[in-house]
Amino acid sequence: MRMSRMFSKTLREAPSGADTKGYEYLLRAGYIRQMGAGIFSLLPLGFRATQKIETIIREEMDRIGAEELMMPVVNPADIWKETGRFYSIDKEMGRFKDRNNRDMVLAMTHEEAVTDLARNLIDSYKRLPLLVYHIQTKWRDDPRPRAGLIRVREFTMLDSYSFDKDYEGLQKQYAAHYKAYFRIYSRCALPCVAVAADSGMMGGKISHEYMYLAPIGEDTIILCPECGYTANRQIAKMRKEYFKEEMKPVEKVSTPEAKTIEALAEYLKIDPRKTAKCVFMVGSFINDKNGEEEDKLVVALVRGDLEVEESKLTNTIKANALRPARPEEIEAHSMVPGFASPIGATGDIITVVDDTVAESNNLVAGANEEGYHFINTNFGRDYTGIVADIASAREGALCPHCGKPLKASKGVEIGNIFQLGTRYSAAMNATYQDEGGKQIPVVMGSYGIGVGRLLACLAEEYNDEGGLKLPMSVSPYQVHLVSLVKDTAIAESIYDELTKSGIEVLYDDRKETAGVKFADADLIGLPIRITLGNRSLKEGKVEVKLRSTGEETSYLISDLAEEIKAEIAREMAAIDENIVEKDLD
RNA sequence: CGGGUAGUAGCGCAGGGGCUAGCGCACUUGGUUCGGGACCAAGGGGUCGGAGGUUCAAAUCCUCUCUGCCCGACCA
Repeated sequence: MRMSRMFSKTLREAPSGADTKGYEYLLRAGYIRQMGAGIFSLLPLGFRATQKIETIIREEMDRIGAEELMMPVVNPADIWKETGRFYSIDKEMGRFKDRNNRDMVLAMTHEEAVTDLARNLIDSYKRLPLLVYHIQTKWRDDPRPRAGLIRVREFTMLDSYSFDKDYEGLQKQYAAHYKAYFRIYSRCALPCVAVAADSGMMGGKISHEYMYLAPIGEDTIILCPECGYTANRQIAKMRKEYFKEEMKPVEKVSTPEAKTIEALAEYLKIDPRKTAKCVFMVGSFINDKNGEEEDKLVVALVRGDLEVEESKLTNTIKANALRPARPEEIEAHSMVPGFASPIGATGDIITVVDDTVAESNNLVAGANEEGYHFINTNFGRDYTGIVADIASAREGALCPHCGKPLKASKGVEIGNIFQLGTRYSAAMNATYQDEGGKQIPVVMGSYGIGVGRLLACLAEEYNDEGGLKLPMSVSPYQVHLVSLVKDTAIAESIYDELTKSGIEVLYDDRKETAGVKFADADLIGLPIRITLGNRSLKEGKVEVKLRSTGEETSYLISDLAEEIKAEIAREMAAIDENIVEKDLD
C-alpha cells in the first residue's frame, strides 16, 4: 500500500478524551475513528490488524474441529421470549419492531439463534458432538462505554457453540476451547490468565474468563501466587476464620453516633470482626415467562471487617438485579439505617447471612433503634436467614486452597467460556434422540472472544513514546518502506520486489520530510522499517530497523527481500515458540 | 440513572455582551530546504452543538435540549 493513497492519516496531537496510551495511539496512528459513544469505525490499518486476529482465531477454531457459519444480527424476539432473556435482560439489548409490529431484537449473543438452528438440525445422538462458530457484529447498549475499544457498544465477537449428548462430551469441548483460547492469545502475543468466573446473564454453572492483567482493567482478579488459584473477585473464595464461643444473652447497649462499623468498634473498644455488618439492597426478580417484575428488600450480613460481594449475593438469591436500598425502603421494614439488623425486622424480606456471621457467636449488631446496638447476637437464636458465602475476597485474605495470602490485580476480560448445560436446549426444546429412542436436551457450551477489545489490549501492551509496536502476527503490514530520496525509481523497484515476494509493505511515497516520515512510521509501528537514503544507497545498501528493539542493520539491495523474509520468519518463530499449551486442570 | 466536566475550522486550544471570531498544527499555491515532526510568502476553511428567550446588539447572559468525556451505579 502506498501511503500517498491511504485513506487514513496520522494526528500529531491526541484527541481529547483519549486517556490511555493504547487508545491514543490507535486514534493518532489512524487505526480507528470514533463515531459516537462506544461506536467506532475500523480504518484500513485497524481493519487489517483485526483481520489478522480473525485469521488466527479461524485457524485455531478449525483446529478443534469447529465449522464456521453466520447467524443474523436481527432476531425475531420470539426465540428470546422462549428462553426468557427477552424479559430478563434490560436496556442492554437493542429492540425494535418491524413493519408488521413484530418484536425484534439485535442479538447481543447467539445462544437463542444457534439453539433454534440446533433443534431443527440435530436429531440423533449419532450426530453429536458438533461445534460451530461465527465472527460477527454484536450490539450491547452498555451504560458506560469507555477507553476506546476496551468497552464499546458495537463490536465484533467470535462466538462458538458446542453441542453434546452429555456432560462428559461438554467437558471435552470446553477443555478444547480452554486450550485453544490460550493458543489464540499467545499467537497474538497477548499475555493473559484464565480465571474462574461468574456466568452472569449466560446462565450455566462453570465458566472461565481470560484476563489481560493491566491497570486499565475494570475487573478485579484474585490470585494466589503460591498455588495458582485464580478467580474473578465476583466469585473468588477465601479461607475464613470463625469465632465460636458459648452464646451469651443479648444485651442492648447505648452507642450514640456509632453509625459505621469503625465508629462502633472504636466506641465499644472491640475488634470489627466481633460485629455483624448489615447491608441493604433491593433485588428485582423478573418472571421470565411474562416479564413481570417484583422487588424485594434484601438484608445481607457480613462480618464487620468484610465487604459484601454483590455478585455472590445476586447469585445466592437468584435475583435479576440488585441496587442499594433507599432509607425509606429499609424503614418500611422496621429497621433503622446505621443501627440496623434483621432482629425485629418486619414484612417480607430476604435475609442472607455470610458464614462468617452465621458461624461466629456473640457479635454486635444493630438494635433498630437510633443510638443503640445489641451485643451478643447469635444467628439461629436471634434471627435466621439463608447462609451463604457473600463476602468479597481481597488482597491479603487467605487462599481457599493453600492458605497463603492472596493477591489482587486489575484485568480486562478478553474472552469467556461457559458450560451452559441444558439452560437453552431445555427452554427451546432442542433435543436429540438417544439409543433408547428417548428425547434428551442437547448439552451446550458457549465461548466468546471480543476481537476489537483484543486489539485494544494489544495496543495497550505494545507501545512506547513513539507510538504502537504491534507484534508481527497482528501488525497490519509487516514492513514500512520509507524513501528519503528524490529519485523514486529505486524505491519503486524495491516496493515491487518485496510485494512480489509476498511481503506486506506499507510504502511511504509521500513528499514529506524525513522527520515526518520517521515519526509516522514510529506511530503506526510496523515491526520492520526499511529506510532508503543517499547515505547508504551510495554503497548499494538500505537500512533496516526493528520497531520492537530499535536494532539497526543495513543490507545490500540484492539481498533485501531474502533478509526481510528471514526477519519476518524469525519474529513469527519467536511468537510461535511462546505459544501457550495449557490444559484445563 | 446520579455526580463532575466540556462542546468555537480536520485535530489541539484561546476569546466570555459591541465593530470583518483568533492561535498552533493540518490543508492549498509558489519558492527555498531535504536522514528525526523544516523555513519564507500568499491563501482556503468555522456563525461558535441545537432550539427558544433577554438586549439597540449574543460565541459571550438566561431557559430548555442534544452530544462527548471522566467518576460511580452497571456491564462482557
